[in-house]
Amino acid sequence: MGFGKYDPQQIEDKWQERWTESRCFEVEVDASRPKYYVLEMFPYPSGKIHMGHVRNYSIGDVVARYKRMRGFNVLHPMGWDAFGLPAENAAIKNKTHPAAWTYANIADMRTQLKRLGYSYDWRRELATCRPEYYKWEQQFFLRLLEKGLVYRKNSPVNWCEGCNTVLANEQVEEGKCWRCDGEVEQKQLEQWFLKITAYAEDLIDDLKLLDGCWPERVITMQQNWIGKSVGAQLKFQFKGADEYIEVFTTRPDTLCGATFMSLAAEHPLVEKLIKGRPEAEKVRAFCRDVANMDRIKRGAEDLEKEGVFTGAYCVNPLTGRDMPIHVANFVLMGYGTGAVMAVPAHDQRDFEFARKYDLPMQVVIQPKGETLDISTMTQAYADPGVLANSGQFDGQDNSAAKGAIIDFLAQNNLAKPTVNYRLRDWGVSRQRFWGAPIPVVHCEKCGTVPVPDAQLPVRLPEDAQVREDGRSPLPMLESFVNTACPKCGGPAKRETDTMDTFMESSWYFMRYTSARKEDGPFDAEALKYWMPVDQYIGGIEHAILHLLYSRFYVKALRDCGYTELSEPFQNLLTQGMVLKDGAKMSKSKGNVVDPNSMIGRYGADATRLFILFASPPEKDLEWSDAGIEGAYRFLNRVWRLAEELADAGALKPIGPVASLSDLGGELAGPARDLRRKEHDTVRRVTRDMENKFQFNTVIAALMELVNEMYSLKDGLKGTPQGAAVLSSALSTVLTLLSPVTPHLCEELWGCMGHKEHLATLSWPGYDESALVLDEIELVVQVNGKVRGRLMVPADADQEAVRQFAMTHENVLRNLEGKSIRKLIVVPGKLVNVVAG
RNA sequence: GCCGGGGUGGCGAAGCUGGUAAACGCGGCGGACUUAAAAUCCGCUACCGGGAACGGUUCGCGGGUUCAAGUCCCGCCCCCGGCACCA
Repeated sequence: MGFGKYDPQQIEDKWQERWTESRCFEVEVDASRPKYYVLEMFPYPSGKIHMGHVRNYSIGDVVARYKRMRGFNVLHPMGWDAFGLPAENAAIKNKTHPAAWTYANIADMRTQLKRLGYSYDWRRELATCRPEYYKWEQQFFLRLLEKGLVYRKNSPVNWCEGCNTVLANEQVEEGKCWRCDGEVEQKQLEQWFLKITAYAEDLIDDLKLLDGCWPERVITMQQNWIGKSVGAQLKFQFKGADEYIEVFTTRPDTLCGATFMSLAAEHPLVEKLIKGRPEAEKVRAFCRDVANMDRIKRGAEDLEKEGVFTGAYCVNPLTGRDMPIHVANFVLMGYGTGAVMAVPAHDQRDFEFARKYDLPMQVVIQPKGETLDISTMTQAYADPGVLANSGQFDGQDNSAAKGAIIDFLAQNNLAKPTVNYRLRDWGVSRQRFWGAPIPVVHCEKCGTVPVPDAQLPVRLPEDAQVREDGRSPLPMLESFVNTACPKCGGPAKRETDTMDTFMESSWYFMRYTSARKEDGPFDAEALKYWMPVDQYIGGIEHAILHLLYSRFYVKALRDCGYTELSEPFQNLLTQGMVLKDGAKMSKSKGNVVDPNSMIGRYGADATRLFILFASPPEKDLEWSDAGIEGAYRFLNRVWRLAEELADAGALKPIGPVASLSDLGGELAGPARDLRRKEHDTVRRVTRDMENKFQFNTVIAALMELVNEMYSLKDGLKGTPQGAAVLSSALSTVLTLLSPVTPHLCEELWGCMGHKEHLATLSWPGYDESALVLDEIELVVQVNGKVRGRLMVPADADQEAVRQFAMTHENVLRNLEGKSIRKLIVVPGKLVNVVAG
């Protein structure tokens, strides 16, 4: 007899085949059933899956399998984020084509994912580099263009020399390229932008809908990134001219303290102001220096505040005083209007600047119970207070004065309430080849003309030869560039920039709902049924990038009539990194653990088990070779347990949490103990599954049950009732463990004589009455310290508990010479004797 | 500076509504089996003292509330992440 050695490879191949044959993970819209859409961030097809993928997809697979067992119609798809720079680099290196490299990688990675036994509906697989996919993206681009949400403008942009392309603001991290880590420079270029700023308020506001469903830190990061600030736009008249300069301020209450004006070096009015003045040359030189500084140095916190007087003045609309106009190196052209009213007494930057250049200062906010004196101040006072030196507004609370001053100035059209955002529009054109072509042509006569829908997709020429220098071959590719203007029919040139790859990942989750549809991007019914994604899972590195773009994109598509949805991802789980020796795995550190070799050695089940057991999903996980050994050992333990029961003739086709009647009546002793543990395990595992997907404690609970079975099996396997109880417990182990290690569980489940697949079984419930204990361990404390434990009847009342406690020798010893003041009884748990 | 997360054995970690701190795993130690080793099974393992019974100490630090605090409140230290001259 015997099952033979636990052979993961053989079992895993077998069950992967069976699942495919039975098509049990393929789903369709079914309005009669509740749906659940679980999605993991799709991978870039780099060629190899890494442990981060394994973790991400294992978490997702447990969720999918669990929800399926809970009766949900579960959509769980997989695909490929297939456009991107590495394909071009690889193509140059290996003298191949990006498409060939990408498709080969997809094939490899698909095989690797299949080896891990993930329960995907593979029919929905998509690759974003296929024209059938990006055709719709081009269509969206045109709709957004029509709506005015896409525009083209010549502006300074982030240029990465390493990648030979521009980057969006979100893709620059500490002055470096998010992908290649190369220095990012500023360049003036004609670029396509998506008007994400039009949705700034929506994006902030709808974060409320995600409260409690998304990790707080992701929500805060998005809030920070969007950077909303409420204030007013104020107009200052130039001295001796009927012209005005506008500033944005969050502190209109401090207007009377505004003693000078600071402009950004790039401010268009600078040249106008200095024209013909003696200061002109000096100011120009200063502006040139500032503008030529690199981004990082200019943005540095410790940059010395410097400036230069333009010779011009404007007038404070409340005080009527002259305000000298300066150019200052810390004023940014990109925020607000590029001009700042300087209130040195109440703004630290202005304070430092004024002290340095000996400019006038005026206190206009006095804190309660204190009087500030400008001559003794060592820093600006930016906190709340009461207005002073502000004429008719004196004595008002500063928060109330904000509105009052805006209202007052608004009468003369000198102020209006304004909200400013830090968020900038999303630059989406890339000077790269391996991306979706932007569907417009440039005609000498008609200008920029959108490609008509009927001509979509604008195909990326897959036969184009990549260039050695890494630059896009498209501009030189005449067969691509030269075309006819859709409007006038005359000769025209195609746009050769391609779209940012984040454009593809901003809607793929919607395409999965009808991935094969040919006559439109989405099937309306499927989209409505499946969306939103109920549980999205991925790395924290996309807290801003992908997650912000997707939120925006869905709102924009909503406003184009494609969907009614506002938020794509109902719940978000950001999994922690997989570390080795305390550091992120990387080739350069030489600490990479290859999932394939782990699967080869221990099997997919053990790999999944370890990665889910070692740490809760959100936390970083330290890879441990000894740890995966332990996981493998546990699976062997389960295997041998089943084998031993089979050999003893004690393995019965009894389902999980069998009823007492199925077990042949009332139980006593070890049989009852085991059944209690079994039911309690169902309780704990279900609770931990539901509560934040705490798979590590789910697995720990199942290990405990298996340990209990080991210690009780010898006394139980000899009797029919004992065998039944053991079999029920084993069924429970296999059922509850099946989302984690599905292959092994299916195999042993079959060995038990069960007919249906575990994958399609329902999640078990537990019987409250099975948890009842006759006796409990009573902990006795004296003054809060544990002094004894004893077994007492579970239903003992207060008085009985007191009596029992007083029989305990050690308790009595600790009470010697003391009188009992109070007795606190926590039913079923402990008693605390307060004595003194 | 602002915001968010975290600090528990030798290690990864548990700890529910305030009620036995350290479940589960790794590592270590001891035993059984074996000619031997591996594998497996059983036991011990927070720290200090003690042969043991038992006692003391312990959840970053210091206070507080409470019969009782890892858990609640106040102050502080350290680590990780995000934003940062944003007017």
